[in-house]
Amino acid sequence: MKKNDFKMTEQNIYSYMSPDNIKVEVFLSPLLFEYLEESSLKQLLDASELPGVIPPVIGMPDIHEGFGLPIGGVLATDGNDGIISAGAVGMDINCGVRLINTDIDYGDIKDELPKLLEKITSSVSPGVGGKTKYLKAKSLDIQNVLEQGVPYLIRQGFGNMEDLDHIEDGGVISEGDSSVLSHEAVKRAKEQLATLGSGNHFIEICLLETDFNQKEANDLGINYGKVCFLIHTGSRGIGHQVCTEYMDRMKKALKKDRQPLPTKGLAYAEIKSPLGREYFSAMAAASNFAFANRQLLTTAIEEAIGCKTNLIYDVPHNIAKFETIDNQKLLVHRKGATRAFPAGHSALAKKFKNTGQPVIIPGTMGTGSYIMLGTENLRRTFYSVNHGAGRQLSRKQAKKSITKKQFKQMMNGIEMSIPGVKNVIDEAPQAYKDVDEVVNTLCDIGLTKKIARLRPIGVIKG
DNA sequence: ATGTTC
Repeated sequence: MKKNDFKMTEQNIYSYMSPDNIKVEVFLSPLLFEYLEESSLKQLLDASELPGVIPPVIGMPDIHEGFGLPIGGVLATDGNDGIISAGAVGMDINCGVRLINTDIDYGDIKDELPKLLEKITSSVSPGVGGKTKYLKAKSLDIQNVLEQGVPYLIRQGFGNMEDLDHIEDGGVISEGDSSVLSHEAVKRAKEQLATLGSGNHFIEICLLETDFNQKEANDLGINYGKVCFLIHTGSRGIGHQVCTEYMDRMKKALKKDRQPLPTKGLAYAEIKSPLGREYFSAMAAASNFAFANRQLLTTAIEEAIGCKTNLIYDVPHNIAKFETIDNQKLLVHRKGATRAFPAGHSALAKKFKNTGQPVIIPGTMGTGSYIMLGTENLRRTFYSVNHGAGRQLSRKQAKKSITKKQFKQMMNGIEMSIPGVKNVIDEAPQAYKDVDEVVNTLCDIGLTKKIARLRPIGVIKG
């Protein structure tokens, strides 16, 4: 397979039929296709060869090379007799984004912004290996967090019951089982609750601006002109631990059964097998940790700003879930891809039945992010959209080619709480694709529509 | 993404 074997068959859709007759579809504008590396397409093709795949295997507009499945990859398998792959979910299980609104005007916090960022930073432990500093989180029972997710936290006073309608899956995946987790996995969870992490994780303070569709924005509770917070983090060490352990076990089990071995990142188990079910329980527990983590960062922010916030929505973008389409039970692996159920979808909470679920697409810390809604046309992507802008430079390339001066220019006027410019230069806006080009790829073909744009005014990075 | 080399 060569990159040019992918042909544009419809506007912004490039297709390829694999030798096994599994269709691979990548959603890209011609410009994004031009810049795409062939290795990502090869990874989609490798995934198409797994048993029980329900086509098409999909690449999103923010696709880039990952480990096993590319970031921006969607892989659906038969939910009864298919397979599950730890690597196709990824290391940071239930990495996701949450948007919270406030009634605060920019003018009211403008002068205090540096102090405010410092205050939040001190309670959310940014950085690799960050351990819990948010004192209230230390008294929580980790087993309950892993098995009961956000509903448990709400019973402990972190948020209110209404929040549950504003979190995908109500903030808990019921199959979460802490008893299958290794001692190491539980230990890392216990030490890292309510921490931000590193890499592309962040807390941003933004202004909600640009009126695309006032009525739908109102229906979603979006306050134009007001200050909001965007939280991007996941399951931290426990997700990493679970993925590493089960990828290894899946690989060994395949070898023992003399099954053809894909790359390690695509090692899999049958969903029905004890190992497949065990991984799902472990993945669900790590997911519950991640939902809880974002809930706790929310209350930590509320305490720093001294007022309550309003949760708009919380979306995972690294997760595998059982979903039914046309009466067919599927397991949809989304790795760097966001679920986007449109208006009328039966799985939505009542308050989002008429609008569809809000979809949060972070762009870059210098340029901005989008709130979107999906349309029924998303059926062809198993109701999935991109999860961000997507990298255009690897971390290594970014560190080599972007200067401090260029970075500071892009971040002009945006307050930062960071561990030094050189430590976050691989997260510079220039390291990412143009978020407008990426977002427009699905908008232009009627799969999504824009509701609001978020302009960053402050950022916390680990 | 990640106690960034079990």
